[in-house]
Order: sequence, then C-alpha cells, then structure tokens
Amino acid sequence: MTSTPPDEATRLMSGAALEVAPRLLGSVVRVGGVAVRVTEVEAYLGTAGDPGSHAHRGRTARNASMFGPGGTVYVYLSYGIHRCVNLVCGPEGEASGLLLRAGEVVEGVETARARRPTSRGDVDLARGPGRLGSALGIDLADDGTRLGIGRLSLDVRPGPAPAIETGPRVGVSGEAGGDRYPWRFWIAGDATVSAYRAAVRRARPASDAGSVLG
DNA sequence: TAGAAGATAGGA
DNA sequence: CCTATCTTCTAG
Repeated sequence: MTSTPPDEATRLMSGAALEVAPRLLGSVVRVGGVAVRVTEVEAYLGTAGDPGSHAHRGRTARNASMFGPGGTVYVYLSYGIHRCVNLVCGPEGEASGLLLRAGEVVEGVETARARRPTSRGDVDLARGPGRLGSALGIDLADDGTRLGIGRLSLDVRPGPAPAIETGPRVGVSGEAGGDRYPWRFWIAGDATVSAYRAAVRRARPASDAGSVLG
C-alpha cells in the first residue's frame, strides 16, 4: 500500500541528529489512533561533546535506549511527572537523539483532548514535550521500542521542508543551553511551537547565601 | 545513604 | 512569580 514502510523511518533516523532534525519537522508521529505533525524538535548528541545530553556522562539505566540504533524510541520521565519522547538518531552506540518538543494533533483530536483536559485550545494539545507525550499517550513502556515495530510509527514528510528556524535549547542550563548549541529547530511561524523558557535556577536563595551580587 | 538538580506544566 | 513531584545521578 502507500503507507510509509518501517524501513524508510529507520533509514532517515540512521542519519546524524543535526541533519535529521529539519527533516523530522512536518513528519507525522503516530501512536494508536492519535497522530501529531511535528513542529519543534531539539537535538541532543551523544557522549561526544554535548553537556546538555542525558548521554553526556555515559550509559546509564535511564538513557540506555539512546545507545540503540537510529529509530529507537527513548522515553524518560521529566520532573517526575511528564513523559518526554526522543527519537534516537545515528548508528548504534552513538547515543544521539531528537526530543519531540511540540506538534499539531492531526488525527485523534478527541482522544488527545480527553487526555489533556487542562488544555485550553487544540493548539496547546501537544505544545511542549510533556504535553506532546501526554497527548500521544506515551508510556515508559514505550522506551526502547522501535519505530514501526512498537506502538510508535513515523510517516516521513514527502514534500519539501517548510521554513525552519533554530535557536538555543529550552530549559537546558549552563553553557549547553547557550548560543553555542543552537540545536532547537522549529517550523517558522507555527502556532503549535512551544514558548521559549530559559533554564530555571532552582537553587534555594537560602536567605543570605553569601550574596553573589557584587 | 543522602542530597540536589532536572530536556516541564500549571496556577496565583 | 512559584510550586508540584519523583527519578536519576553524584559524592562520601
């Protein structure tokens, strides 16, 4: 038939994360009856020089699936609450991936609404990584599965890439969140792209804390 | 074994 | 602006 064969998604995802990112924009990720057109992603490289990556300090129980081959799904629990989805890129062992940060629900809108009762409008259903995971009904059990084999599948966008913009990654603290790592990619002008939020510093002011201010 | 920080979201 | 919530990682 005409549906995208699993091999095409796997072939795309076997490329380098920074090359795959623009191609993922506009592609559709499907889980059961809900599908999302991806409008925003962030690239995280492996152990080689990306201090913002979960894999930066090497392989652990949590990030193990990042070390899998391109097309592997990496799901992690964020802030103890949200399930965030990454699609692993590159060859096995490299541990690079793309975080799905936002998208537009293009199929199964009613199901997505039911999963996200606090969403004010449809543009907010999958606007943000936690929201996107929630709208798609992502579970930690999806971690380590493969596109087209597990519950998730990817329809690679057949047409030309839309206008794309790039910038610093959201919520990544320190140097890794700065201009030196402009690895956030989004579709220009798309309403479903999440709002930028600089990394928050949660350190308790501890009343006096020896004032950092000079 | 303990403690802090974290690729967020929602509410005041 | 502030907090909920809890896993993961690091230090000792």
